[in-house]
Amino acid sequence: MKLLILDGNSVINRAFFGVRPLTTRDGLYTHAIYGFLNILEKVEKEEQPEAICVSFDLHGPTFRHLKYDGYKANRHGMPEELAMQMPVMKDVLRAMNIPIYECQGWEADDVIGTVGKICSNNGWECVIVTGDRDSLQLINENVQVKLVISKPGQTTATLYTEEKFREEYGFEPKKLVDLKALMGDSSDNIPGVAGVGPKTAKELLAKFGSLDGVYENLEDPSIRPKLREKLENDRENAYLSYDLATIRPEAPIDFAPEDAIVRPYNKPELYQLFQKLEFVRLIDKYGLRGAEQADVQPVRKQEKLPRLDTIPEGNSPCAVYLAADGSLGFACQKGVCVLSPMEIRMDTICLKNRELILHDCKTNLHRLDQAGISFDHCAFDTALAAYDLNPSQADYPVSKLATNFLGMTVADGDAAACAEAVWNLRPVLEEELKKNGMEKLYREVELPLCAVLYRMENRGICIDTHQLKAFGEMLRQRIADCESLIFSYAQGPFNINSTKQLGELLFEKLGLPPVKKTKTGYSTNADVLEKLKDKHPIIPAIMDYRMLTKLNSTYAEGLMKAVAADGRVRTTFQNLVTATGRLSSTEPNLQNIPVRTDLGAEIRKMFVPKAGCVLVDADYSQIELRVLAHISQDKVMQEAFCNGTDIHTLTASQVFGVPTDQVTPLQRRHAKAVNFGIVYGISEFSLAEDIGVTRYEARAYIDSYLEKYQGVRAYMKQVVEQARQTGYTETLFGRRRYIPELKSSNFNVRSGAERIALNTPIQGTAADLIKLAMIRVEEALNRDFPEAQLLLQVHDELIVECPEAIAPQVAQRISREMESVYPLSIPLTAEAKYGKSWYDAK
DNA sequence: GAACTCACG
DNA sequence: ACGTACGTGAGTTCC
Repeated sequence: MKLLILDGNSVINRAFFGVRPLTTRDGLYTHAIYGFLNILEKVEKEEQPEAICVSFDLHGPTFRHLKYDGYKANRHGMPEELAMQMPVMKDVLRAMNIPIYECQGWEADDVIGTVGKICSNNGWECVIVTGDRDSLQLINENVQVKLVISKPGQTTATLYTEEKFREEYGFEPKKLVDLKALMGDSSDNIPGVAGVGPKTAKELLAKFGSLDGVYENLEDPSIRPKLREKLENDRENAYLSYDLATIRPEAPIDFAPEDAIVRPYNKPELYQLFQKLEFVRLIDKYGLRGAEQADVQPVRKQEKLPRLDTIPEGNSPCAVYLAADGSLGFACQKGVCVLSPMEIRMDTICLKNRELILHDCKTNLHRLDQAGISFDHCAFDTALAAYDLNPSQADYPVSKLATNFLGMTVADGDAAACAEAVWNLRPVLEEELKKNGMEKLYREVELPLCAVLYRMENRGICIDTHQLKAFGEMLRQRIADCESLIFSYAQGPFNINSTKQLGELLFEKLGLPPVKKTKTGYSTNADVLEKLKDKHPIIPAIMDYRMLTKLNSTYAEGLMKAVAADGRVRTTFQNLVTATGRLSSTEPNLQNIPVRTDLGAEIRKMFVPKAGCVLVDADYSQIELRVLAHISQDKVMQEAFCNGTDIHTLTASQVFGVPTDQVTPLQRRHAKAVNFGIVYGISEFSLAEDIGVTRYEARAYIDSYLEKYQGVRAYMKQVVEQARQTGYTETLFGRRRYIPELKSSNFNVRSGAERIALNTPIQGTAADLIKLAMIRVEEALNRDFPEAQLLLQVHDELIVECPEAIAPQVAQRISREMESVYPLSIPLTAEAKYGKSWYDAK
């Protein structure tokens, strides 16, 4: 019988460095856990043990790689990122039913030694898995050590038997202690004998057999006088070191190898944990799919289940949850039940006039509609509330919320249980929102917006498919021409879309100088090509090819696939995705329709109004910089916006020290990049890269910017500091984003977090403003111009379709609503134009 | 599925 | 000394 014991501290430490850093979207680090599980899986497969256990030091993992990868140890000797993972790692092991042994006042090594000894006494074999060579001293005929060595990207584990050890070291395992006593170990604070290194120590041991042997033979003529002196001087240290290095297998633990015999996982618990950790692949690998249904405790009490005919009449609120299989969970004060959509339709009274509590209302309003039940209102959305409470998560399934907020286990496939959970979640989430000061944001912006988005998604926008088709054909022709030109330069065909093949051609066959590398090879992106464009005629052809194929596959072909039978495309606006509070748009994405190049902008000619109508396009001018001026209260910037001064020209005059009327176009362009850079959390390097000046010039630009805009300087400092203290940043409307990485000891991680802390209030406040504006615009149009309809939002821009005859009034009304949405210390301006296509309305 | 590239604000 | 801008989604190649 064989027992595997993992030196938990050592293995998780190795895992931490062997795996690329991973975090969940709410900022929990997970890579050491992931790496640990990989190592466990690997050694388990290799050793096929009957029993497994893990030992941890109570004080957490020690940390000996201070130089590694920019991490610095905190005062406990470990990076916080790793310390944060420890409790979760233990939860995972518990869910896997793997026992953990810890012992107050004893090191993990001693506990492991004790376990090894008990195994031997019981006739068990024992394999110790560790990254620490100290444990090799424990090797004997019953105990082996599997040494884990990890480099970024790969981990190897080597088995040391007594024989293998003797081969490598030339003496028996126990003598490792004697070796350390002589040579010391700085990482363990073992002094050894000063001036004696591994080589001398090994020679001495080979000759005299042990530490005692060395000191009994100090007068031996083979020991040089200088060495003899060192040994004599440090005799006490040597014996102290011997004690320190000796592992004492006498920890008072209650252990029997039978306790550690491999048991089945607690699947539901492990499933929950892996969900939380976003180890999606591991869920399949460990066979946990469906576990959420398997052994979960039913939260419903069967006696509480009313029949359909017992659902109370009237207008009391109810929670409705549509499961993936089409069954509909219904929960109200009286209880819960499952209904088929057909039953609901036959008994519409049971939903009519009620307040609906939904989980992701926008999606579910669409689904209910498809099931023949039409609503466009919702009294509470549990997923939306969870998103507002923490927008950084990957998703918000009911199961996750039930675990986090109710402490219950609920399966996402169980319609009745989910409906009940949604019902129970409402007051809890409402309380949380209140606690965070987000009630207004939720009640007055987020929830009402859902209905607006729902209607926009239903409306869609008209596509001129004939013109789009013709455009696609033109593109394909030009692509073919471009391709043959490229092949003639390349002297043969290859896959231009393959960055690998393209890189080999440019930088090996044609001998062009590589500008930049990616992790896997040469970089060939637009920046690189831009720098090489004068060096070879193939480069401009590739740039053209890239642009043309992008337009064709993503827009000409991609958009065509999305056009419905009625000639309109309908996007989905994701309101539970971004960390800043913005919307995003999917299937198709209508927020990234080309505009920056002339040919690309042609695509916008295909977005047209329905017959007799025009498209009105209203966009905020400089909304992010205006938000910055407001929240930083920077006097210079505020004054510029109040006076209608062009902000980029003003910045140019401030940075370059020239009057505003003498700013050159180049200066203005550079100033614009500086303004953007400030909003993103600038670095001189990137600014220099962006506008093509030296980093010293870029540094000077930033310095003089901050000199002139003192309010911005103060804001940048204050906002990051506050985020560090509270753990989150917030927008003007109280939207929060938690940024745990601000406390990271890794410079890159921390710097990134600081830029996020700076940018999120700006981008997020702008998002809040336009969300509120959308609600106001929808209301105003509905009341005063019911034939006008809001169709799209593109972050700072709204697109409305309305009859040609009323276009001027509608345009004026939209921009008025947008500008007056929320009075700030500076004016917001929104310009509205209209035309016979999106292109013409710009 | 990860990596790369590129479209938008 | 570090390594280099914020937020998204989609198409393609390659392992």
